Amino acid sequence: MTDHSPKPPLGLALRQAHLRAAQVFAEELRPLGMENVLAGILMQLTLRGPQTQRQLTDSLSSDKSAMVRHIDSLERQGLVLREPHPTDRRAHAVILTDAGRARLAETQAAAARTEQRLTGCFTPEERDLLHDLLIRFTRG
Amino acid sequence: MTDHSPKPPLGLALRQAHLRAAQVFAEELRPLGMENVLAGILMQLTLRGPQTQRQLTDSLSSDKSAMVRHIDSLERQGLVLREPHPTDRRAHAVILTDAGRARLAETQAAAARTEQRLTGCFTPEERDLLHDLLIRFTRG
DNA sequence: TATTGTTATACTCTATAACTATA
DNA sequence: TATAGTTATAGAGTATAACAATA
Repeated sequence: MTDHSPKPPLGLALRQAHLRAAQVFAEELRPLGMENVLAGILMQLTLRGPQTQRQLTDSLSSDKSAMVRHIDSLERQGLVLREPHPTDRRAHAVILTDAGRARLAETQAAAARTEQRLTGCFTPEERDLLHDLLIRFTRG
Repeated sequence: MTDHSPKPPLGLALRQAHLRAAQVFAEELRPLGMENVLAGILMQLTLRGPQTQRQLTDSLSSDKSAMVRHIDSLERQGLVLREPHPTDRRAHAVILTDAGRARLAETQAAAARTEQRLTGCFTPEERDLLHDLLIRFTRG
């Protein structure tokens, strides 16, 4: 006999988990005067080195018009620079400044505290399992 | 020795998984002329029976001003009704109409197709495991 | 022709605050 | 005093389209 019991909607669980993660991260960033999206951009720049706005848009699942404003904001704060791209004159290479690297260190500490608060009730294995399931889920 | 390898940010994985789930659900709902949030409200009303707007706001992690507009929209479509609450004259009991129940059947079919598309690469055990981890994650 | 970055527009969501009628 | 629903507003995100420079 087939299972006809109503399964809880996975989408709602994902929405609520993501909301909670974003809330906790925002709390940890608030003392730094930092925002979630901008922190995400700084972390991507460190993980992957200088990126075009297009690459940032893709890796963060953001939007190219939004990215213009985000990079504007980071540039006004002196955390990144738009440099000419070495091979593509249409594109900008977004790079971290020294101030950006300093801010990033604090940001990474905030991210670490966030992960600890969020997965404090998990074993390391469970934490990795959740991550792997999410990756497979996203790839489809 | 401690593991100092840079762990991928769980928040980003959650964001992308949620975005994908919402996209697939929106695709399945589009032929019905239905939207994700409104579908979520109909499903909550079936799962839990008549609800106040406050209860819907809480269970869907939404916002009370947004909920006013959502219920307005569902009411204009004839899918729900605001009835007087039996014991609290401040509150509305939001109930499904017959048209709402009909629409809900299609919506649930769309939700089932969504889950299948999203977790098609998972065993049922993995699917339940992901859900349980997300619930524990959200509760903290 | 297609793409990168930019700008602009419209629409939605969020956050906030007031307001009413109740509790 | 506090809460449920409503309304209004400002800020941010999203979606769309256009445009210039370049590929």
